[in-house]
Amino acid sequence: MRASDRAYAALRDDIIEWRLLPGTVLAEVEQSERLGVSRTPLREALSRLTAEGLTTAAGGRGVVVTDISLEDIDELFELRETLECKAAALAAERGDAALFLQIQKELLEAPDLISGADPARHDYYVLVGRLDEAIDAAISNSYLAQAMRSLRVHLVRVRRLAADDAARLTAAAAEHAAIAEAIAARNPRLAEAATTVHLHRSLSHVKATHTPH
Amino acid sequence: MRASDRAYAALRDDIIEWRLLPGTVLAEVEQSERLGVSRTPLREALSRLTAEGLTTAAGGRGVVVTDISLEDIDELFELRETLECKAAALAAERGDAALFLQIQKELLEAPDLISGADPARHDYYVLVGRLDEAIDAAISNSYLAQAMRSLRVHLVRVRRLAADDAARLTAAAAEHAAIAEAIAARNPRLAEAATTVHLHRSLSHVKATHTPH
DNA sequence: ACTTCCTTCAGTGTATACAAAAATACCGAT
DNA sequence: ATCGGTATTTTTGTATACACTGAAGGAAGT
Repeated sequence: MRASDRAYAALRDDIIEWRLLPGTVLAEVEQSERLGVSRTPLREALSRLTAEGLTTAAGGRGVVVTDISLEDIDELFELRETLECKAAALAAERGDAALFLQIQKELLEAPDLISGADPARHDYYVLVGRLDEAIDAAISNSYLAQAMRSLRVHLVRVRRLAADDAARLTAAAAEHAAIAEAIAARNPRLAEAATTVHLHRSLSHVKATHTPH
Repeated sequence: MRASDRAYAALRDDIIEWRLLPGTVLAEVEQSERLGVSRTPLREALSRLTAEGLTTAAGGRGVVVTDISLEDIDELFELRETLECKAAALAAERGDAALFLQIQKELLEAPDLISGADPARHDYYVLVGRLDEAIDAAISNSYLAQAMRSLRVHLVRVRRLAADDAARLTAAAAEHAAIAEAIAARNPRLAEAATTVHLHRSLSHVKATHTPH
């Protein structure tokens, strides 16, 4: 693995997991020493992060970790609704029904995963990730898929702000199952509606449990 | 201006204007000598281009100029319709009516610009660009605006494939005027519809006059 | 003649040295 | 005391040298 990839992955993780807080200046020498790589690959990592919007170039003063305000969350979900509703509708038109039926079945059993031993709910998030990937593949539109992927980076960051209690996760699993069901039923409008419902519930939950730092 | 910015702008222009054709491998030493910069800023430029999707990293063997197939154009317009329709609707809700009324007025006079002396129709494209910027500002959603900006790069590239005859440009100006009018009238659904119509006409024209290279 | 291995070379990935720009701190003047 | 200017210092921007990887071409053996 390239040094620039390691630096990118490490910084990205630190930002997403809120170990590097918004406003933190990422000085090149400092970070390159911390991560054990030279300045050259580190700069490439910072370039990629800036292109994704996780950091912002602060002219002459290095790059700083981008902030996410409450307005940002609203904007983020506005775009997310636009993209994911369209994606769900397209998936319903073009997707493989059997695959989504299978994912729906697993999602209906998700409460077992959530109440399980793992406090990080790793298996649950993997399952949700599989739904995302299935939709990405079904739409067969690389530009749309790319736009959604770049959004998800920011969304994972926001998710870390909310208290992911078991009750909310169980409800979210049911909402995801409804989306998968609608896609499997090849009903674009229903898939779109189910996505809208899910995203609004998610947004409400995030805003309700949002703990200002 | 930084050397990396110059290299980025030069390469981007060369790709958009089809002076660098799809499949061309951009070797670092070769391009750095051609553009008169060192390899370091050139690599940063290539990173940015790759992040935008204008080039693709071909593992270990430099980066190559990305191809745009007919399917890509369909996908591009599918995403474009999704984003710009939403943007038009939001602009109708949140925008400054007077500004869009002014732009509409100028667009109705656009035939004068199109039939003018400039074969590049510079003034016309500036005017259309002002409508885009006005919508970007009106939606007050930086994530959506960013997504549209990254799309426009690819769209300019596609536009160069089509024969921009005076007839089509005149019609397009009228369609743009209709969008501006709907936004000024604060009618989201009409703005969305006008955008849909415009994009479908654009796509038809591109596909009709597309000259395979 | 074909295949396989080795050599060589082109090209990227990384490190570091140097230059330029910007920010800060300090000093002087008003 | 505050404002302005200058000098210093820190940090980024650029160039270049070196290392490593992957590929292509040639030579030798079958």
